[in-house]
Amino acid sequence: MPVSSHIPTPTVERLAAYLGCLREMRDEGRQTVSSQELAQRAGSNSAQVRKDLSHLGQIGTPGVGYQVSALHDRLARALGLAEGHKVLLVGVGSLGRALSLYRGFRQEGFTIAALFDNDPQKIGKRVGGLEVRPLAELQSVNRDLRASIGVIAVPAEQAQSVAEALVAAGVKGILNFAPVRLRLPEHISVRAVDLTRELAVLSYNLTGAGR
Amino acid sequence: MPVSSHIPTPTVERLAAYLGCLREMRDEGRQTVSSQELAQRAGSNSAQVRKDLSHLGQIGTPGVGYQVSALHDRLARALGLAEGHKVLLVGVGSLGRALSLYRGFRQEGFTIAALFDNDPQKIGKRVGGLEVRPLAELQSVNRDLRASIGVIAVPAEQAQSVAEALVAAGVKGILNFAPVRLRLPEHISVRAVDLTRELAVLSYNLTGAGR
DNA sequence: GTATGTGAATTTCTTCACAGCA
DNA sequence: TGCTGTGAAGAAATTCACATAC
Repeated sequence: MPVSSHIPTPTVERLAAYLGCLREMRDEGRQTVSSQELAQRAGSNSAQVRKDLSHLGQIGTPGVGYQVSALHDRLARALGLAEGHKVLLVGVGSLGRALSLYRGFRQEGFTIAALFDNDPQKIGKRVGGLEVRPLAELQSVNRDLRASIGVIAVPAEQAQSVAEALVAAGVKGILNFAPVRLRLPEHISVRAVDLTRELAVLSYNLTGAGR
Repeated sequence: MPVSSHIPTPTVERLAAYLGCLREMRDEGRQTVSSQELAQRAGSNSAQVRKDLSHLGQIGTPGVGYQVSALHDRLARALGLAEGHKVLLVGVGSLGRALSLYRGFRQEGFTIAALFDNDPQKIGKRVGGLEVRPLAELQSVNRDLRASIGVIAVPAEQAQSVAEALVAAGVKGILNFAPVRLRLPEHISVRAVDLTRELAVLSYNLTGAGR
């Protein structure tokens, strides 16, 4: 019913999963899919799928299901993935290099537009077709690029200052791989990928206390 | 009150964050900390911190706070991090290499015990002091090692079969970096790090619909 | 008959607010 | 006075179950 107002984050996360499944199915030539089958592929349940999709308005056909291709496009649009986003990647260590080679970025409509590092050894080198630039140029480079997303792949100690530099350069969303909590203005959206957290959860589950 | 029964996953995730903050504070020589200050560092709130810590039993001192070092150790024990875990890393592409160099593993008590790949070009090479072994040896190698955690850093197409091989080798927890949903027995604990999901959430938040 | 969309019920998670202890 | 631990209240997310549409 709330056709396009706020969608809760857990739902958005699942919508991203559905999008991936739908791409696969479309590439397999599937025409329609039921909430049940989509749920199975994405590791959810049919009621959840229908609830999630209801945030986009009425879009399925009772007795039939959803049009795979149409639903895919509708989802991509709702998630803001349709137009594509430019990304600034800061930190060209081993993780940064791995990220710059990751094809998932392109597949989802993200383009890495520039690489930054402050190691003189790395500046000027080319990684994945892009020249590594000094961190000091972040702001000036992005005056032209107008990238909206920054990815932080630097050591923990530098993460906060890099984050602030990204915000100063006009970035509105940040994906942070450094294991620190960033303190940033409210209006900046931050997602943290923290191996420490993931490993701790696995470890806890192995103790047997988690059922 | 539930001194050591099941701790919900959102709580476990935050406990991991507190643990990191406590390590910092201990290294800074801090003796005690209040729920308020811990909350501030970890990006939570004081009531949440107290509720979370209450899962470990009574452990603080009213009017004073918590003993930094004691709480750190108590947390590490509760999360099962105290004894350390051996980890099998499968996939020595750029991401796998980055992971094998990541010092966060060691810091949390995880030891990468073996590397696997099925690319003949990579087998036999040394990465971070470990020889890359063929995937086929997974089971036999782990008969001795008895590692309980597997990390999957292979392309999406191979992730499911690698996951099954890891389970067959006796692994009980899996950290999956491939953008696919793994179908595994109930008793195996899986955490997925999915860039696609993270980017989609950022993208959605940039649309302005998310407040 | 089959599968959607959605209010209602349920479960889970978070925040409040305060009694009790140092 | 200062801060913990925790029941109670509140908010959020998930699941149920069914009216409705094909």
